[in-house]
Amino acid sequence: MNADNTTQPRWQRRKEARPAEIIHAALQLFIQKGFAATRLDEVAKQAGVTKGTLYLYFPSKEELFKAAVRETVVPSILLAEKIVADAQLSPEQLLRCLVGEWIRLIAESPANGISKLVVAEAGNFPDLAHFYLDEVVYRVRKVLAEILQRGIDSGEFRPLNIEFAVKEIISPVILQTIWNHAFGPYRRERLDMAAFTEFHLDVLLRGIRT
Amino acid sequence: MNADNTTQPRWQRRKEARPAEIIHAALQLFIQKGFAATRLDEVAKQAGVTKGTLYLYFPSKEELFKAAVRETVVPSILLAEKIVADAQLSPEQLLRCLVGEWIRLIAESPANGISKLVVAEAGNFPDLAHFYLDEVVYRVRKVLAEILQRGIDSGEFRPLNIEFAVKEIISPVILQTIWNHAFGPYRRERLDMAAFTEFHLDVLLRGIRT
DNA sequence: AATAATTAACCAACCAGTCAGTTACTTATA
DNA sequence: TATAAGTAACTGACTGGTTGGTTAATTATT
Repeated sequence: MNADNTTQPRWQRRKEARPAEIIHAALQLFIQKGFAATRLDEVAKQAGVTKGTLYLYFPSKEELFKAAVRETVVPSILLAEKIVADAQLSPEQLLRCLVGEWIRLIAESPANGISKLVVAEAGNFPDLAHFYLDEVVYRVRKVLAEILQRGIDSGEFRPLNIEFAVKEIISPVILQTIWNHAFGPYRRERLDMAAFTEFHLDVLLRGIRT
Repeated sequence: MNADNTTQPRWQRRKEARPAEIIHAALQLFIQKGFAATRLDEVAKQAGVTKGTLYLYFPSKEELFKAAVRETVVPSILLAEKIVADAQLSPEQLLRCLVGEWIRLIAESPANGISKLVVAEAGNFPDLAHFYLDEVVYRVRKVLAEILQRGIDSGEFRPLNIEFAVKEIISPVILQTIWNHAFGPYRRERLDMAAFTEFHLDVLLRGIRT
């Protein structure tokens, strides 16, 4: 029947690779369209399998969704904690480094769109919201609060409400990644994230230095 | 059949009031659950009608969605423009007033959750995204850019990249309202928005003054 | 009585989840 | 080495429940 004798099999058994590929495809579509609007047939197609295969690896659409968020988010947060733990830098240098690296490494990775996704779906998935708060939000805040406290203690920064200051640091970065995902496709030119980060740190540091 | 002779009719004809009531109910659910996850039966129930009635006033679920966003967003944006046009204040006072009023009036209104909603659904509704960009985002930016330019010209603010500075102003406010909607139900105590605004303006103005 | 608003039953399409069957791959046997 | 028997990854057609949208009947109003 098949004239090509070097023909590939119609599919291959790749038990180890499937979950990551499925998660990758799923995350992309969940970010793009949201949970409810994403069709599992489409996820399967993009992952190069059929819908039945999805259910060999994930028990339900909801579990696939949660797994995708969890698996993608954890490496990013570990990175941030590592940067702070490793580097022997002043608080100001640490902030510059963290926010700068963050932009480059996290904001450009597949984890990029997760803020938008989680914010949009938190209302429908209480346990996901709790997971994200505990494992991402609070851990990032803790890292930044630590840096700020050091700066205040050493006299580099003036006394600040740390909770507010943390929000001040991350808000422009987070919101910009969210916006890139939401409106990026509808605008001609994308914002220069590196330049914007530079600007943000400049204004921010002027505002919090003694 | 009905033993109560003072009984009300089972329903009343209220052609004028229905659309606003339906939009109110719809918006609340769309913000809470997203477009796809919101059931029209539920919208109808919350609006005190049945599903069929929805289709007397809106031709489809999608048109109801767009109408809800449009009707709710326009008054808010008009308010911001009015504040700036009316007041005879210094750029710094204007910023304080605008951001402060904004928090109080807009962030506490039903328009509150629309940022989150639009961001989440922009990918599924290109024309809504364009509408929001044109009628909200760009108009708000224009107002703020105007204030900043005045401040720079008068020497109160140092020379700034205005596009970036606008983002710097609005990011913490917008992101906080988005977060209140997404995670508010899962946290014990809500953030004191007034105090946070105060803090934000303080840091910001220190950062951009000459 | 005539009309217009609203209801409630209805339909058709869609989609998450299932499962019987198929196919790639592995291991045992000659 | 060749081949048969066995295993499990994978497929794809199917289904049962759900829901956007329609319409014939009902009820309020003029």
